[in-house]
Amino acid sequence: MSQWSPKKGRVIFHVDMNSFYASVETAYNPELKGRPVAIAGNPEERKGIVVTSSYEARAKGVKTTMPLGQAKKLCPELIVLRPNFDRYRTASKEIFQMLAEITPYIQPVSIDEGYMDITGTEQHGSPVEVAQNLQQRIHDELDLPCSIGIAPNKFLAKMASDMQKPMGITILRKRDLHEKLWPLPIEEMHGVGSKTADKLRSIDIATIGDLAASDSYQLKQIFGINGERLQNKANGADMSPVDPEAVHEFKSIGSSQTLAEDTTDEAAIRNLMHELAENVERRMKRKQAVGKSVQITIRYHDRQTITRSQKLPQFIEHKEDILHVVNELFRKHWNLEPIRLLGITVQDVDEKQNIGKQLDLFTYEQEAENETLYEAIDYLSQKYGKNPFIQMASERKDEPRTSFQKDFLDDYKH
DNA sequence: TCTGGGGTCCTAGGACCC
DNA sequence: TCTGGGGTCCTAGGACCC
Repeated sequence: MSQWSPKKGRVIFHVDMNSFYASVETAYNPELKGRPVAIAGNPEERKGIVVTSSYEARAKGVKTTMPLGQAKKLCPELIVLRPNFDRYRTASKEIFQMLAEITPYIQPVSIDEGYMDITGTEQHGSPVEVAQNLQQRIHDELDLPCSIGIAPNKFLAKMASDMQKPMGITILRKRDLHEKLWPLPIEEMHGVGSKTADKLRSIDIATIGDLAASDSYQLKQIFGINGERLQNKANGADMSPVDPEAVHEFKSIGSSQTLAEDTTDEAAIRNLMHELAENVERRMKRKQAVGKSVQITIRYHDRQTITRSQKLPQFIEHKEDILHVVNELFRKHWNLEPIRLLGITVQDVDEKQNIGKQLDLFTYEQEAENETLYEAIDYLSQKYGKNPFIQMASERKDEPRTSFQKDFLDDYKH
């Protein structure tokens, strides 16, 4: 819930940590200060791509998602570190706690950025003063740099925080759009990726200003609802609220991994599937979540990637149930080609407390079978009266499943 | 030393129902 | 007697973001 003040409008912050992982590492080890640092996975495991790099590394041309080999060529003195996610999570928590001291209207969007609606917090000072104090405090207490965008809505605040890095504070008002937003190349707009940028350029939209002024009918024809939304944003219009609940409303939990080598080895595949299912189970448990759909991802040696999913009749939460569906899907859809990456995602996720009745798949199947059994008994009793067979089934229906009941059920189902 | 891993949202076609 | 139009659900893929 964001506050709504029709007269004065809102004041929204976007707080964006600068090269977060690299900055956290530097805060831990001040010797890294002023040196080119990159965070990357292990190349031996084919994870050697740059996740984040310090500004010194960026100055040499190092970029996020760049293969490590290429990065080292551009910057031979590059210091490469493996990610320490626990450190980043800890730092993130402390940062968001500082934000929470200013307002409860905070929407985290990732580990290193978030929105704040500071409308009506005048007791802390003017928006710029609030931003300065916050930035200073994060710097003094955690030794971490951030940029803050100040604007009347989330989109403009996001664009503003990008305008001065590192340690910038940028105000973007509606009246500033023509000089600060509209001259920017279209690919710098949040929500426009490379595909959309290419398409827009092909119809002579090269800047955010071009998009703002373009023919909305044509835009809708080509891009559908997204065209409309992008144009509204280009014009500085974005009504979406700062939603503190959004972070709890996750819809899927997944785990995927690239193998050290492409493989067709079923034992290796099974091992990885177990590991992934365990990951997913652990994280679902931590979030007290259950899910109703399971998806597998298979990336083949040529990077061709398929996803296959199965909706379930009931919520599941345990690794055994996840694996059961995963194995089924995998068996049906693997084309026997060498595999590069495997992934498992549980979808249609909800928090346990929101679910009335919690049954896992196993329990559900058992209950469904019992239902059928009772139905069969009732039906046959009505039809044939007190036949001794039926009598026996009826008397024993609450006992643990017996082979007698199994046969009986098979008969009934034909 | 070619290209990780975690997500969200939208689209489009087919099945199915009325 | 040869064939409408919505609406919803499910599945697969793609674009985008950090």
